[in-house]
Amino acid sequence: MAAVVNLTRYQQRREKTKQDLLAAARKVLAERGYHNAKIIDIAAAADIGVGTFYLYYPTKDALFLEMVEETARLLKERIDEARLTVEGAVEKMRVANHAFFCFAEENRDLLKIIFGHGNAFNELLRTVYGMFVEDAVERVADGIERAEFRALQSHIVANALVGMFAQVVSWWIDQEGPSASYMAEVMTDFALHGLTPKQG
Amino acid sequence: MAAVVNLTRYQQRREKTKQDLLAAARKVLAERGYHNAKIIDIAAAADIGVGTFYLYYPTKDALFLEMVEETARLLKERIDEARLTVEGAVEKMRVANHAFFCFAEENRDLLKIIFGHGNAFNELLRTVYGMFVEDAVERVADGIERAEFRALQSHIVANALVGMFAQVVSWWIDQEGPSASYMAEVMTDFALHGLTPKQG
Amino acid sequence: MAAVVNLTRYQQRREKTKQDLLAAARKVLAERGYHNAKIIDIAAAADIGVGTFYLYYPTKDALFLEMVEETARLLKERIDEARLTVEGAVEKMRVANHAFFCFAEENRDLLKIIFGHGNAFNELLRTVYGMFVEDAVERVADGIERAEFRALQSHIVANALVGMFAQVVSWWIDQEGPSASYMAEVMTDFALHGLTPKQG
Amino acid sequence: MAAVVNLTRYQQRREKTKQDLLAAARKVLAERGYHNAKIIDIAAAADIGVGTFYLYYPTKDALFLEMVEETARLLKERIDEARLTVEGAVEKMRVANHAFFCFAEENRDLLKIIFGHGNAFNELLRTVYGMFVEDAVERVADGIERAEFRALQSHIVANALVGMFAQVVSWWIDQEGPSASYMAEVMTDFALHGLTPKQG
DNA sequence: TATGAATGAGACTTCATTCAT
DNA sequence: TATGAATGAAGTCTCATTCAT
Repeated sequence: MAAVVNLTRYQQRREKTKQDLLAAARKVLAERGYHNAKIIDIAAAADIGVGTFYLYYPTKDALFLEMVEETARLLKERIDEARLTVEGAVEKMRVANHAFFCFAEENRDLLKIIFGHGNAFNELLRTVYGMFVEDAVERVADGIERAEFRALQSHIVANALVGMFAQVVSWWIDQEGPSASYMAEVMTDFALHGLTPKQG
Repeated sequence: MAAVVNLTRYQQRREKTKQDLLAAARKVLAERGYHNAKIIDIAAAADIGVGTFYLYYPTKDALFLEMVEETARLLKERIDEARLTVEGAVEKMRVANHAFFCFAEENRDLLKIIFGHGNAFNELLRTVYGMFVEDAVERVADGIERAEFRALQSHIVANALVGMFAQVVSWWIDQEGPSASYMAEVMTDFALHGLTPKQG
Repeated sequence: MAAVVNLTRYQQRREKTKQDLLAAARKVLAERGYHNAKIIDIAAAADIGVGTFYLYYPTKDALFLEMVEETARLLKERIDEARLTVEGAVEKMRVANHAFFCFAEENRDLLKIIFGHGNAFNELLRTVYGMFVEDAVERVADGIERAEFRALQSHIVANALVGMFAQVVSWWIDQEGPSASYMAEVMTDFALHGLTPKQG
Repeated sequence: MAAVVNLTRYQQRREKTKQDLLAAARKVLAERGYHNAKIIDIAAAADIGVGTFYLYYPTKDALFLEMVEETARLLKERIDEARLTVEGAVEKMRVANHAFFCFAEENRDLLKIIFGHGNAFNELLRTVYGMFVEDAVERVADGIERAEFRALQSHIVANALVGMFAQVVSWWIDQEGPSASYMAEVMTDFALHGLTPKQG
């Protein structure tokens, strides 16, 4: 009996420490990003010793891996569940997007780890991205003023444009595929008219 | 006179070394990313001594900053020039996009530094992004099959979607602004219909 | 009365645990050597908790010391007993040697701890020793072929030669004593003619 | 020209540092043994920074490896050279032994690293070895007194005996070979009569 | 008494930066 | 100006030992 009680006690203690550790890691990683988060910082934030960290994760990478995979899994699950509630690609996208932003709101730190530092892994790049976003804001605002663009929230759209171009170009650069002209055409077309067919 | 000539020679020599250094840095940074590019590697690639590096840049960051800013400046210039050749927000976007991809094609290494490693600063995140892109490819293909979406190249659009959501969410997370529902609506709207007004 | 009985029970239990611990330590130490045997491994092998280990031994060294001393004591005892059964230095050596190898056979693990890892505390030195043993094997075999040496099992003799020189030189190095030439002479003489006087 | 001069200067500097490092490593390793010699100690003894160590050796093991292999190589060379000067297995052994002890005298530290710490890799084992050597001294002295053994220097022979048994048993323990009785016989025979045939 | 979670000093190794030549 | 040897702070990880239950 005593053994069983002890076993449970230990398990509970372990579980609590693990949760503290995860919470601390989430916080520290979101704040500083992977490369600037030191084990010692995470341990300190969790109020445990450095050595204790290694009782729960074999390496720094392992912690990061688990957090990112777990988050991605949860996010994917949430989106997939949402999609099941409706029919049609458009409707599915609508609810998926909603689920995505709700999840992001509830898990700011985790999302920051996955997407936040993804866009600009250090301060220097952050500046450059900011510059392009600013430019995009202007172009969008100008387009709206001229009534060539719809009156969408320009900051959101500007970020969306920069994000899509950044991701697409980084994918394209490693491809032996489509020409620059083709890429430009498709992207322009998509940015202007979206996915929905005309008369849709 | 001789002094002036010498001065000039020195300046030219300095300039040449600086160019070698930049070229080497471009190559090494594009190949390995910021954190895995060691000063000693860059110096070796430029065929100069480590100490010499510090005669041209005060820190590793300074070199990176200059490269990134220079690239951004050149890219911006090219895009701005392109825009001047046409009228209208739509036309400006069209030529800007074309200029963007042409520049990217001509400066793969530089673009990789700015956008390539930006999206997923390590292998782990790259995997997660890949997962989301794959999912997006499926959704897009499904939508096309159902004739709810236009027949755009699904890989391009999938990357664009993931990129825009990643960037937007990373921006939004730090804002005290729009609600998740509003964000989802705008993004869905933009993804489906693009910037162009109906009947445009 | 009951208290006495309980006391005894506890003592027996303690004794049993201690024996388990020794057996586990013997196994683990023989397998991995002192530096690679972790307390946690020994405790696990004994099926007790790490903390429990420290109820029986104050430090890792203490356990090692006890094991080694106990083994040495037992071995010495066995050899001494054997010697008592006969008369004369030669006969005593003969039975002592027999007792030694019998003890070694029965207590492989313990002997490995004392002598096995002693000769070459890591893989590297083991290689070097192996090299010298190989060389010795050749020399011995050559001597036998030339009929200058008796037809003793060359591998055994080769190991014996390397072992004796290693031990003697490690003792001599710290002495302010015999000259190199003298050492060489004595060792050569001993290796060639052994302890027994001529015409003995 | 300047470049050539510099190159040479650098090479000389490197060479000097390398020699300092080797000398320091030899000293520290001989004094404390492999496991107790810390990189920081070696660096301090060589009067260089820790980082400098790694400019010369990629790991602690690498340094140890080089030192041990180099020493073994030199020792082997010396012994082989000596052997070439004479004919016959006995004579070869005689000069080899002499060369061995001369080399040991000239390279005490190196020999200590290879053989010194080999016999007893820590203080605990050293004690046990000492105990067996003491016992052997007594037995040898007794045998000499009884005129059963020749009057060889008992300390030398005692060490030789302990060394040969230790090495042989550590080799035998891992063999699936000769029986304990056979081993005892061969060893007794060898210890008593050496390699030389009777009437030799 | 028994436990295993927790500790933290200490080891190795890296690399941006400095400095003597 | 150019060099590359040297530096040492800082980071990750280990494990004998302690301690609360």
